[in-house]
Amino acid sequence: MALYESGEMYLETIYILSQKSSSVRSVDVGEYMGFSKPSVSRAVGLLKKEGYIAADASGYLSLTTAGEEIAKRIYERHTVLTGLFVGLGVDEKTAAEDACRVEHYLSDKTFDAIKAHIKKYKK
Amino acid sequence: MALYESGEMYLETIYILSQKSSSVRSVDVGEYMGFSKPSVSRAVGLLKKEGYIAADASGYLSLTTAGEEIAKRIYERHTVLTGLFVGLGVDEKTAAEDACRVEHYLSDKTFDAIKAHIKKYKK
DNA sequence: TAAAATGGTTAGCGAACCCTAACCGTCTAT
DNA sequence: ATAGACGGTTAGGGTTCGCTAACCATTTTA
Repeated sequence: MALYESGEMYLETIYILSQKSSSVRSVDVGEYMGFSKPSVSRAVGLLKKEGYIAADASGYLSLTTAGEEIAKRIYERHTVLTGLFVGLGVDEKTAAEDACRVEHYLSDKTFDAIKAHIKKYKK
Repeated sequence: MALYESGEMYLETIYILSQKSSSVRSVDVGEYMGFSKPSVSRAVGLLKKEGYIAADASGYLSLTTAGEEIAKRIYERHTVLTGLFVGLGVDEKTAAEDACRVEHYLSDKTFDAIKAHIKKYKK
């Protein structure tokens, strides 16, 4: 039941889209991520089967508790890391791109340490 | 000619092993990385074809200029990031593991910014 | 010298995850 | 009412990069 970078990205995307549109479909996810319909279809199917996503009869997607937990976790990493990099002088675009890749590979320990450091450093 | 995480790891490993043993073979690389012989054989073959690795008649591996450049780049990231994480209070093992994954995904811009930050922060 | 260990390769497989082409319903708009 | 557009799925393909099984050649060893 382990989740890979790809799966985490899908959950994060659904989370982000849910905050603006309230109705999120597979097409929306695909458009946001730049992936084809079949790719999204497959990924959403898997995430559904694994219990991270639910879909109503009309095909509107929502995150389950488990899915939202992961999405939030990744999204927090994304925002914190992007902020950190921008704070260090990196341009917004590069910072976001780097955060987007790195966010999946940091352990909780290290991420927490980074957060603590930022907090201390900001004072 | 783009290099993926896997290829970078092989180059980094050869670089590290070259610093202690002077004679590095595919088996050594495989043992160090925990990969099977065929996996290493395939990877080394590709990296040779792409001009990152050279091998003499006896099968001893060495990095070409291009290969060493990449290996050094990744290795520097590895040491700097590990040091950074340890400095933030993360245990050595976790720090190294995280660095090992993240090192491939940071842009030069961001990595340079991190280095500059460490330098300033240390004072 | 014959048997075994060592280093490397080939062949074939599997998982993750992207793609295009083509199809199937269901809405919508003329 | 019929032709499209739209959302989604199926079928099939391709890349990266691991693995095992089996083989070959060379070196070591008993």
